Amino acid sequence: MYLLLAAHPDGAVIQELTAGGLPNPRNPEPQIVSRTADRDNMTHHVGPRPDGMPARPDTAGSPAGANSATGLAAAVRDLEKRRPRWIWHRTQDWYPALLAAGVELERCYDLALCGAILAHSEFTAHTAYAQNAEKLTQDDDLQQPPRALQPPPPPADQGSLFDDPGMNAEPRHTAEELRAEYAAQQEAVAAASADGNRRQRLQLLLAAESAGAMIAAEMQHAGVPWREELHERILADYLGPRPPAGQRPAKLEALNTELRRLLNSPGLNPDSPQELMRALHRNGIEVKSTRQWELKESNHPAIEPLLAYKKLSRLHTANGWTWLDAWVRNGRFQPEYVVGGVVSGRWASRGGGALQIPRQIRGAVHADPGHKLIVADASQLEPRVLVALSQDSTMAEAARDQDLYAGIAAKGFGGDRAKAKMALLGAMYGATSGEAGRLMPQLARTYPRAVGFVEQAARAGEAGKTVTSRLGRSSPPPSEGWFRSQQSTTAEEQRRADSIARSRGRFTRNFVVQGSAADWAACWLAELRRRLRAMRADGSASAELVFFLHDEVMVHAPDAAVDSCIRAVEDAANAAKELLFGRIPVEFPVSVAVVDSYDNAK
DNA sequence: CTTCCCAGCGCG
DNA sequence: AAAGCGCGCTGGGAAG
Repeated sequence: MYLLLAAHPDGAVIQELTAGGLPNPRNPEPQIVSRTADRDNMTHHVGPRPDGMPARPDTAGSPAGANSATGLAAAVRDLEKRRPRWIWHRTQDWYPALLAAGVELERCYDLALCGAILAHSEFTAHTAYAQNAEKLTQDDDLQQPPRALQPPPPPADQGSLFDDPGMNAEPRHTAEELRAEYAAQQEAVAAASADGNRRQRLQLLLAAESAGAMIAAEMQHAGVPWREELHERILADYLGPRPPAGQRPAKLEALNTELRRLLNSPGLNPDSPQELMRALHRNGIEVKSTRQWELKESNHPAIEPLLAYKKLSRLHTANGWTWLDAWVRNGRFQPEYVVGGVVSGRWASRGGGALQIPRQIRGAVHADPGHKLIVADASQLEPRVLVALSQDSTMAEAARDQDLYAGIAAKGFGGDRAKAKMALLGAMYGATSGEAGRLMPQLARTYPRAVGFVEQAARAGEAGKTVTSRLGRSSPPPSEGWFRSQQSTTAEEQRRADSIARSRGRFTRNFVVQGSAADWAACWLAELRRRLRAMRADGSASAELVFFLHDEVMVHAPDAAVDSCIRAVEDAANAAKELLFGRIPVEFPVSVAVVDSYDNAK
């Protein structure tokens, strides 16, 4: 069953559709849900909840009891019993407020995210949908999803269900427009060639992307368990007591004093690269930049305190007290995830640097009493994906080892694991010089298919073509300017053009691997969510996904549910492999750590 | 004053 | 030893 949910001047409209996107003839009348009912019942509670439970920001808008919700949340909750697929413009516009009202949904179809995939996928490049989208993007000179499906996002964590964009004016898209958009997308998918299961793969990608959008909203709603007092203890250990706003903490100030003395620069501000560079030069330290690795070359006595200063300064500015105040509330860090934020299919994030939590402060990520953190990561995911993509049977044999690099090293590198790793990473990133560059011929001799696969992707990119991930996400085409830059006349221009072309080759070379790894991770996540939902539904456990980082997931689970969660994580990884590649002799092992504290994982 | 870019460093 | 992919965030500093 397919239910379209769209904004309407009076609130929202819900319409039942067929699989192809037509109004269901048995139930053709759209249902209009007034917003007045909701306004009355969706008042915001800030501070302690009436039932005495501590308030969490994400539940601030929820009615006191699950059954008292009226209006849209109630209507959606009721219709969810029929297990529909909800079709909406953007998950971010609807789902956070539904979650805040206590309504969890099973599945959706995100028109904006799916439209962006279909507009660029090579699998649908021949369809009217993609060609129209192509024209639109060229007209706008912007990479936009088709049919102008791109209003600015509302703040995700505030406002009621009806405070979405355009509520003061007319809704941005009518139900009819969204229905037509859905029908057009379905038509494009249907036109994808059945050859090599392309259509099924694309369908899988769209489902996984939409599931990802729901998971992102659910993880933001749940938040990462974060113990503020542990974070503060870590900060105090490294930096000293919390300083007044705008001042350096004691340990940074001490290092600064020492630096000024050692560099004979009384007024030095080491946070300014320019000032620092001048001070270093005055003291005969001839560096071209102030980067760590270059500073390490020198053995001047000021280098050690300088590196220590940089390390601590980074902690203070990026994840210090200010960060804690801004991003952690009531024991949860609730960042916003941006699904589809990276061209390769990886997620990005907004606010708080959620995907860059430094190891130093991971000790603050701590399970609630009676709970554990289950931290799982897909070991050596990208090289394993390369093996599966290229069907290099020699490398597949090597990859049967739990440690893929050791397996590769055993054949072709005389057992030298470090060399094998360097060579393989170099192949996926396009290393040309240094040790990695020198190892390429050696790798290609033993594993010609794997190396050939990424080489071919690089050649395509250099020629201005697009490349495509396993499930059908394609790299963006080069800009008009790129092609113009390739038509050079002078020798100097030619060199420049070649360098630009090679740079794009490195991008497309990496895209096929990173993008297919992202495909795998999206399926892993969606399969894991399905299993965790089933466990919640049958009452066996209340485990929640709380964090996702490219090839790593974190589940917050009651002690009693740990074993079944581990099984769910592993089963989901296997399911993801088979969904992408079928039954192939390549393992995708996950390493699982069960910990109280994130810093004890790996 | 605001806006933008850079250098540097965190993560995968 | 320091090249070769994808991101976000910060403070400094220049430009508007």
